[in-house]
Amino acid sequence: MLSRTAEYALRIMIYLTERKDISATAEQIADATLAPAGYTVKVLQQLGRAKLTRGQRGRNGGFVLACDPTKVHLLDVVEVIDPLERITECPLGRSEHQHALCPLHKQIDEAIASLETSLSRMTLQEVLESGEGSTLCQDHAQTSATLSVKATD
Amino acid sequence: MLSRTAEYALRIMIYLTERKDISATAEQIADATLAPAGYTVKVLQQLGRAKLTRGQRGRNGGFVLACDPTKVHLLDVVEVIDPLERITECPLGRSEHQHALCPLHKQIDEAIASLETSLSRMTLQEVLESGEGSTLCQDHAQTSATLSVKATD
DNA sequence: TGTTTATTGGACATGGATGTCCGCATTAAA
DNA sequence: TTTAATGCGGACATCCATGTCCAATAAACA
Repeated sequence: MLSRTAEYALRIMIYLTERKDISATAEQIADATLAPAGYTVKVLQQLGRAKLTRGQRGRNGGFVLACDPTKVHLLDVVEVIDPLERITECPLGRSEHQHALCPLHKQIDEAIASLETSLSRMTLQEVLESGEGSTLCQDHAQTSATLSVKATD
Repeated sequence: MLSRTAEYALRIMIYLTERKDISATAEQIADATLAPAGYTVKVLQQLGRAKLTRGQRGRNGGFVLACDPTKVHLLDVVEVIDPLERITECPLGRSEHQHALCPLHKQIDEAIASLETSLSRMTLQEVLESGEGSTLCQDHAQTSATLSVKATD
């Protein structure tokens, strides 16, 4: 449904939200999200160009969240990767339908709209908090432990 | 959002519903749906294997609807082309989450669910009737004229 | 300043969705 | 029975999403 890349992007954003301001290297992110290491970098670059993440080069570099996770919804992340375009004009190009979609495309457009609505329902922060101790399919305690280790080494 | 192939499939099904039991050749269908002629045949074959359409070889052959358009929903057509799979288990494969999805994937799954719900809302027949004289982005009168010409030649 | 660690960006590789082509099978009409 | 019209199925072509690799750049540290 969502492209694989969009899935990766969502995992990355949730993971970075989880880490607050503690930066993570591309490799750490790839490990945590189970995404191909090289490809993770590409996704991070797309997210970076959209100002959702920020990369820091050199030693102790890495990536951090560059947006307010209480403001950014899942949809915002998905739109960066593959913009799901509403149908605004007749895809069959009939001139007599410039102002009203045919019934089929009206239905398809409403389906897209309901997907958008659903993905707009929660922000990154809300998703995280709805976890009740588990995020990204990981046990929270284990995640915290990992975080403190990573943060101090 | 939907794959292009699924779009074609929906157009084809609506077009065949419109024609009731009057068969249409692959070429006619391709013209009406503005899909590549060769590829239309491929889509029709997929629909045929799913028993939604039936092909008749030889002279005066063509395709007709092989299902009850008052029973088949848009979702049924889409599922034939690209099954939109609900998320039933943790995509990250964490053993501790065999029984509950992590919050991110719960949200993604709900988004897929709302798409399904939306596409299940109308049958082929209902889409056609909601047209009020216009279907597939074509004027109905024009379509009828085309139909009678095609049916008598 | 030199070395190490990281991101950045571009080139290249792979796989699957999309689209084309052609020979074969089937049916109806001449 | 021959011919034309049509769908069927497989092989091939093309394009884009996905994924890999490498040189360049930047920052930190010794």
